[in-house]
Formats: sequence, structure tokens, C-alpha cells
Amino acid sequence: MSKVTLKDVAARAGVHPSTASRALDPDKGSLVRVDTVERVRAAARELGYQGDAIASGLRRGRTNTLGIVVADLGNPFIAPVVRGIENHLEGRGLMALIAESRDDPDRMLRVLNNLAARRVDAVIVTGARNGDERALRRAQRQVPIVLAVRYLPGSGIPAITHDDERGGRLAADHLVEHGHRRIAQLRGPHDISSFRERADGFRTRLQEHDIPTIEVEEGARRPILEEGRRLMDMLLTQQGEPPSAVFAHNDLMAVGAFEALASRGRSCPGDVAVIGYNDTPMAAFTHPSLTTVRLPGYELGRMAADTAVMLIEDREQPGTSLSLPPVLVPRHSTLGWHAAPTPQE
Amino acid sequence: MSKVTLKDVAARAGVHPSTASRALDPDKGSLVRVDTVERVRAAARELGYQGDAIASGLRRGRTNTLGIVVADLGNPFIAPVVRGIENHLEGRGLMALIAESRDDPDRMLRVLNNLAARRVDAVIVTGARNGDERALRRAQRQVPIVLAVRYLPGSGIPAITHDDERGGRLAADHLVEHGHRRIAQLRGPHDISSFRERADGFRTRLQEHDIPTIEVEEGARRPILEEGRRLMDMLLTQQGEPPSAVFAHNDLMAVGAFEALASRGRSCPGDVAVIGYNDTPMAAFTHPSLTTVRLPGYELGRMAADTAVMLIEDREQPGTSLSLPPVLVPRHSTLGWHAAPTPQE
DNA sequence: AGCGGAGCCGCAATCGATTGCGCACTGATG
DNA sequence: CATCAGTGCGCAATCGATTGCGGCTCCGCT
Repeated sequence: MSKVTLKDVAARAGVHPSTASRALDPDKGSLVRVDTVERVRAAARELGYQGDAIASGLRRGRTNTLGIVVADLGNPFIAPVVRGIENHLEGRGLMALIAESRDDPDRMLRVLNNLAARRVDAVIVTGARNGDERALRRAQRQVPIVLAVRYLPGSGIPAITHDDERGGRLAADHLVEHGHRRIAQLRGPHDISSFRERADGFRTRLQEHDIPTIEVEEGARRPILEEGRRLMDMLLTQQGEPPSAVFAHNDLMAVGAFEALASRGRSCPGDVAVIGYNDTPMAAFTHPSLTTVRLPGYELGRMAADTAVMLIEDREQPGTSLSLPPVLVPRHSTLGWHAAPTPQE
Repeated sequence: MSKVTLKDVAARAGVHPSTASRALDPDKGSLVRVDTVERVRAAARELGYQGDAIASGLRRGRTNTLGIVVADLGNPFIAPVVRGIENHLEGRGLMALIAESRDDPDRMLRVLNNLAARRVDAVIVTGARNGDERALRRAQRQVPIVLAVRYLPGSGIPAITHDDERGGRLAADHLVEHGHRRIAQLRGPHDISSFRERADGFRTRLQEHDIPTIEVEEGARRPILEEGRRLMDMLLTQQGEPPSAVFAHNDLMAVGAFEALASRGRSCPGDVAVIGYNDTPMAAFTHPSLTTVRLPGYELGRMAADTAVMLIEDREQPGTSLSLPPVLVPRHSTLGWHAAPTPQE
């Protein structure tokens, strides 16, 4: 275990520790004569000196560490967000402390306290819920906070989100452009804002095309795949002509819809076109491959990190909120078998 | 921004900071009279005192922070591992600093230095490569290291892995049990130990059944899906009868194999059965759904964290290596369309 | 009353790096 | 030769929490 401290380096270079500190700091290098800097650098190299970020953090009041709180590490959508954050931090000398809140306000509180105690320079919270607002407000007095993915309306906390209303509109436009007129949506639970928004965007866009939206009851929380199957089945068995296209509020519901169609002997997209949401990795591998709306996870992470860095540099700044546009990824489930989908990879 | 320090708490409680420190430390609580402890606790609560983990870390030489280095945050297999680690850390007062090496030895070196500078108590490295050995050895002199997922043979660094040889044998047994005799494997790059082992396990198990393994050249690093397609295509077009079953070294290669089969007008599992590896989330949703070998990611993370914690508590200890058994998940790609696969969810 | 001992707690040093202040030295100038 | 500007660098304080050491208090016992 090495225990080389700044003092050791200074001794070897024959200077005072304070001089060594300045010589090793790129910003302060000019305060020391060039040959002294060289001598100190050499000594540091020879001893294998490794600065102590803890001690430095104590003195400077800055840890160059950023906290990330995610609701669920298992959610595949989180990986690109975290990656986007990491990537933006890279090269700025920052690292990320990561913690999981598991959609539990108590845990959220504990986790935020823990991060505050570690004096992180800022915190990015993905997937905040309404119940988390108290904890977030408290933490905000100690450390700058940026929300990602979900936001808290009226909280004034800067948030980087994706635009789900626009995502709903994209889905609507896509189906209309492909000639569909009898269109339904398989809704996710309404108490989650992102589902509500994509439902609203979809419906209002269809209205602008003078097309009514066929609504079924809203899906329960889980298992979400079963809900997709159940709702699709209701559409197929209720009176009147079934829709020619459905918008499933996420990819798993879409897969459930596939299963319902298959079990009733209907084909997709031949009888009913299906469009999903999220562009889960599996979407490219279902049968048929699933047209879906891709959310800009990586960019979202980058923007959140960028906002956090700005808040660190100027804590007075209010911080800007931002909503990133999703992208439609056309695949076979709405295009038919022989049309070539445009790959978006 | 609060700046309540231990001194403030002590002043309010009318005691010396050192007493306050002891009163607030559960391990030292007995060194202080009960009513004093109460008074200090009350003062801390009223002031909203939040200990400074940085200062504490400096003095104690322990940061209660663990570093995680992952090769690729986008790899879906990583999420459960990280989650398992997090979960084990939870309640022990530890948190995880996470960083990405991106399979680049230079980055690995930088990242490890960075973690060492932050004085993390231990580091878990998932997905180490041979080229990383130098960096790991150097880092090991500063901080205990535990490998996860991949290990470095002969390095003596404790490693928690899954038993890929056994995984290969599982795959072989499964295919043989289903009557296959002409069997090939689509190999991943051989310089990664886990690919090598699953290849060996598979081959030796087939040998024990007196069945030769049809080998094709080894796959390149990426894009791995294309490699699966390319190798499967080679098998289909080379002289002689093609195999009736193939073992793809991961699920993406298996999907590539699906594509090669489809483009040559062969069916799966009718003409060729395919078995994958990893049980990627998509495996349940491919067409046909993919029989595969599931790796115990979550448990692996927990065990790695456990080992790391033991090393922290006793740095002299060598640290135990461990290999966790994978599980075969039968689905349609080897069972045929009408047999009901046993769900493993 | 005096002594021993246990229990509490304060003092001051410590962890390692950073930084405001100011001394010392150089060289130029009057 | 004295003074001044200017540069280079050392001293000591600082960040906040922790802890070894030693002192004080109080109790019980003789």
C-alpha cells in the first residue's frame, strides 16, 4: 500500500509542500519557476505520487463527484442515460456516484442524504415521483439538483425530459400517413405523467386529422405485457369492426398485442398494424420487428450532465429545463413484410 | 446551503466537538453518558446537522465507497450485476462509484488511477481483459480489487465469475438430449476467457457423447450480430451436410444465425436448432423464442460485493474466487413450435 | 478523611492538500 | 549604495472529523 504524500514529493524535490502543490496544479503552474516545476514533477513521477482527492476535496469544498439516483437499475432505458452522463463527465475530471431509489420515497430521502453527506457537487435524479418532492426540496438546499426523464410540475427544479406528447403525435402521424383511419390506443396507467402525455398527444393529433381515437380502458400497472394482450383482445372481440392500427404505450404492451393477434388468427401488420414506444432493445428482434418511438436516452443523459455542470460552476443560476424530441423508428409492424424499413442504428 | 459542522452541534449541546463526535458515533456511544448523548443528538437534529463524509474519510482512511468498473454500460448483462452489488452495499453504509472502461486498457488505467485517488475502499472490475493486467496489478498495490464476470488466469486476483465451461456443457447436453448428432458452435473471440471456456465445455461434453464438434473460424469482436450471421452462413454453404443444431456463443450471434437461416430459406428449429447464451432480455421475444443459457448476474454482483467487503475488513486476506452455475432456459428455438417451453421467469 | 479506580470528557494532534500572507532574494534604477 | 519593483517560495492556518492521551469528577471503601 503506497503512502506517498505531497510532503514526500516536496522533500524529494527539496521544496516546501506548498510549492509542490502549486507546481503540480496545472492552473497554478505559472506561480512557480519552470525548472522547479520540472523538479517536482520528476519527484512525483519517481515516487509514484497519487494525489489524494479526499484531502483536496476537504480543503477546496469540491469533490468533483456527481451523484446519480435512478429509480430502477434494471430498466433498460436507464443504461444509455447513465452512459450519456458518464460520457459528459469524462474528461472533466468528474465521476459519478450511483444509487437506486427503487421508486420508494423513503429510500429516496436516505439516498439523497447520503449523497449530500458525501458532498457531491450536484445530483441528477432520474425517475422522480411526486412523493419524492419533499426529499428533493430538502436536498436542494444543500446541493444543486437536476431531474432527468421525469419532472415535477411546478417544482421549479430544472429537468431534462423527453417530449412524450410529441412522441404520441409522431405515432399518430405515422399511422395516418400509412392510410389508417380506424385507430386505437392501448393506454398505460394514467397516473404516470409520461403515459398521460403520449395519450394526449396521440389523441389530439388524430383529432387534427379528423380521426376519432378508439379508446379502451386504461392498462393496469403490471404485468404490462399481459395488459397489452388483454386490451388488444378486448378490441378484437368487441362489437363492430376492429381497428386497423393500434398505438401501444410501450413495447412490451405491443408484444402483448402481437400475442393477442396471433391467438385470434389475425396477422400483423396485415390485419392490424402495431406501433410501440421506447425502442427497447428487443423491438428490433420481435416478429414482426416493431415500429416504435425511440427516446433520446443518451442525449438526455448528456444534457442533464451538462446542466449539472453549469449549476456547479454557477450555483446562483436557475438552470434550464429542456425537453428532447423522440424519433420514430419504422420497422415491419407497420410497414408490411416487403417494404424495407429504414434502419435507424 | 447549510454549513452546520460538528463544532456547531457541540456548541449548542455545550460539549466539546470530540465528545459530540463520540456521541454521534453508534460504535462509541457507550463512551459518553446517556444524557449527554441525548443532548448532542437533539442539538444535531435541531440544527439539521449532516456529517461530512469527506472529512471523516480523510481522518479514518476509509471512504465507505466502492468503485465499480464496467466494460460497457450498454451491455444488458451488466445491469443485474451492478444491481446485485448496490443491493449488497445498501445497509452497510457503502456507495458505489461507477466508471466505464470501454474495453480500452488505457482508459482502464486512467479509471483505476482515478478511483485510487478518490481512496475508494475496494474496486470491483467487471469485464477485465488480458491487456488490463498491468493496470490491475498496479492498482492492486493501492486498493483491494475483485474481478467479476471475467477473470485473469494466473493473476491471483480474486474473481467471481460464472462457470462458462459448465454453461457450454449444459448447452451440449440439451442438444444431445434432443437427438442432435451433427452439431456446430459459433465461437466468440478466443482472447476472452469466457468465450474460450464455453467453447471448451461444449466440445469436451460432446466428446464424452462421442460426437465431434463442427468448428468454424472464430468470430471477430464486432459487430457480433453480423459475425453470427456470417459464421452461420459459412456452415450452410460449405461442403457436406449442414449441422442440425448450433450453439451460438451469445444471444446476438444466435439472432444473426436466425437471419442467415431465413435468408437461405432454412427454418429454425425445423432445419437447424439454435441455442444462445446469456439470456438477454430479447431472447424471449425473438422468432422463434431463443433457448439460451442464463447467467446469474444478480447473484454474481452480490458475491463480488461480499468478497470486496471482506477484503476491506481484512486486507491481508487473500480473497476467495468463486464460480457460479448458469441455468439452461429452454424455449422454442430448440424445442419446436408446439412443444411448450418451461418458463423460467 | 484519604485513597483508588472507573467513568466521562476536553485538549490538541492528526489526516493531506491548499492558499493568504509576507519574507527574501534578484536585478534594475537613481 | 540605497531603494523599489517583481518574482519565487516558505510559513502557518485551514477544511471538518476523529482519537490517543491525560485530567477531572465522583463514588465507594477503609
